[in-house]
Amino acid sequence: MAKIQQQDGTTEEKIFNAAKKVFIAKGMAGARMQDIADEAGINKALLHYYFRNKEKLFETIFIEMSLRFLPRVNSIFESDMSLFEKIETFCREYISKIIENPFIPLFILNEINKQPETFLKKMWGGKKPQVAKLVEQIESEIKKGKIRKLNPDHLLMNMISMCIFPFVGKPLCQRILGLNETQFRNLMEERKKEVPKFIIDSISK
Amino acid sequence: MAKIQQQDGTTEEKIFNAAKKVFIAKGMAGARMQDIADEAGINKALLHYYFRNKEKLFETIFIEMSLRFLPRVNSIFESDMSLFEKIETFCREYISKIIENPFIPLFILNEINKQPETFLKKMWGGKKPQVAKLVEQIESEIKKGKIRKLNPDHLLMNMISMCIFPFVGKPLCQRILGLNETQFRNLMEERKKEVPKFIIDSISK
DNA sequence: GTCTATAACTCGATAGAC
DNA sequence: GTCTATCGAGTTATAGAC
Repeated sequence: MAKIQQQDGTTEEKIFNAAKKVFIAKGMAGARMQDIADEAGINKALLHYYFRNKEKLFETIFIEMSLRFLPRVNSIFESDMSLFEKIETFCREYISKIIENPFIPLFILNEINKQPETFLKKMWGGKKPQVAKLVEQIESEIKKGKIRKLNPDHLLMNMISMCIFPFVGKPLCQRILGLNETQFRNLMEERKKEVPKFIIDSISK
Repeated sequence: MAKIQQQDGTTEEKIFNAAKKVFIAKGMAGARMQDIADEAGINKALLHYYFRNKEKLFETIFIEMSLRFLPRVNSIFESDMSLFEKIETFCREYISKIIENPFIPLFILNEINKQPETFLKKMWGGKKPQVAKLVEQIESEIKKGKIRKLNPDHLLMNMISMCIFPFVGKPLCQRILGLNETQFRNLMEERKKEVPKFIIDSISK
């Protein structure tokens, strides 16, 4: 049952990729060093040679994943695009990224919840997403009468929720809506355009 | 650091409540029988006396939580309310329920993802939420020209996402939006009305 | 760098006194 | 029913040969 994968690349890369896979599937507590060694097709002792212990290995993986899921967000939110362009760009790019890595959001959210103080500092290297400019932009559009009055916090929360949740709750969504893998995948592709449309239809006057 | 709580009720209830707390905080794999015993203020051996082993104890907790989060959904979706009433009722009741138990959704989603086959059958006692009637209703409203054309799957997904995600991603949302506990709590209260409004504004013609 | 063997330790589970 | 003591399996981590 356990697939032993002989991967390409250096031993360190093999370990890294194997660890990523196993940690995502089982979480920090559920993952076993033996599982990771098997997945990488190497010996358990080598894990300790390259990464001193389980915690260090996990931290390396966790930080890499966090970084991969954020930098682009800031560049969108702080750019000179119009509000609607930002909404469209964010949804399209973020959903695309998650389609490629569908299990990372739940993994990150879960580990953050178990170690809030530790991880919130580590991820993003201490920087957090800059939403101030986007919030100003929303308030400005409201004053200009382009969009209806609403709390920017709700707008942001709604956007993030609709982009991320279907993946975090994938098994549940599939079961409730009766979708097989292909149907789910197609629906997620559609959401790149459907979610921004849904938002803009709601806030436009 | 470890709070030993002397709870009220029978020993079985003490164990049940302690286990709920510890499993929610650490998950099945991360929880220790010793943690649960400490939390309940009793001895480890007693856990095995009342619940045969860790797995049985976990299953009991998991099923109880799943059941608490679903039955009312069916009764809303299958009722004779209008579409807009159903949307308003679902959001209001579901968000209220999660405010009272903010950590349960992440707990359930996480364990389902680690054991999809096992748990999807157990929760809801084999029954799944009945959305057929709601979907028909949406399609009917589209034909009547009351709401704009859209895929009912997206509408349902959006609604569920906006109700659940802010809690699943609470630490993240708080950090991004810069909210303390009180502010977060107030925002969630607002969402009981804001989310249905956001949806209805989007789909109304 | 990579392996085998094993030490050191954690944790679920049981035995048996009260 | 509840406790103390302990076993035994499974895991992380290390020692040491190659």
